[in-house]
Amino acid sequence: MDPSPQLLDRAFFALADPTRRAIIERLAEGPATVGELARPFDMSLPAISKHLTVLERARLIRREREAQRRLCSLEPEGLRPALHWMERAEAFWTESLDRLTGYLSQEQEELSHGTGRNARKKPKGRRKGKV
Amino acid sequence: MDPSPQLLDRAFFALADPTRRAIIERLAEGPATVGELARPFDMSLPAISKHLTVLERARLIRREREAQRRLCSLEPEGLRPALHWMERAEAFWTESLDRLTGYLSQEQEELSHGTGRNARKKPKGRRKGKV
DNA sequence: GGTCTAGTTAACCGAACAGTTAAATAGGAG
DNA sequence: CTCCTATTTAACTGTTCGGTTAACTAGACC
Repeated sequence: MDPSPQLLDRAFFALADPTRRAIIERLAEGPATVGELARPFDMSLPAISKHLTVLERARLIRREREAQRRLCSLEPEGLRPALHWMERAEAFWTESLDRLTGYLSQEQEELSHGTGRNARKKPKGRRKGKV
Repeated sequence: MDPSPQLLDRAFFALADPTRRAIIERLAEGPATVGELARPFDMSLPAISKHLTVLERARLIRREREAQRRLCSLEPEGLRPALHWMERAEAFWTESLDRLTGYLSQEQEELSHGTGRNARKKPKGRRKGKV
């Protein structure tokens, strides 16, 4: 079900660079050649080519020959794995935050009651649940 | 509106590591100390501490002193910027893919109708590359 | 053939990363 | 105060990253 974690690594890694994100945004407007993609950036062609390789290995884009050019386009399902991970995480996140909120407001109450620093006497419910 | 791109860089970068993702997943079950977070990993404590620093600089988690321990918890809005970027990208993505699909089927139709209006160079050379 | 265009590969470099061990720090407990 | 626990900081190391320039490859065009 979960794709190979490496793919997730690569996808997130690929997205961690502003140039690569810009390339993706540009590609969302439609396929483009390497040269077209490179133009807006103040960077050598080989540098762009490397970025494309990173995106390609992350399965976010595809490059195919067309005459002497190479046409780059988004890989249809490319974003899915990463997006899926994030959405799942976000669900847990919110859930966790809800739990935490109860806990925080309790602490805040204690703080505003003038217990100075640390006042951390919350029942340390060490939950061990596995999901 | 868009958060500083650096934050996006850091968030995606932080998520690009399986250890860090695992830490986040674990943290989604509730706050934990550094030691607790470290236990499941076959890695030194300082290494985990560094990962936590990365997550913290990406605003994905928070660390706060509690006696001599440090309690780590998810940062409430942490995932938002990255998630938002991805969702926006995904929208364009699909849109782009739709356009592309339409274009392709249109071309195919024209081909089968034999109308010479396809200003396209030539059909794809069946390239035998690796996939 | 030669040349022009489009892009990649190779070799290199400094900076950042991911891990290590050893020492330092902060606070609780005896 | 001393010791113990929890964690960070420091210093070091090998690897990867992101960029460069120079050389190579692939195909179009004359």
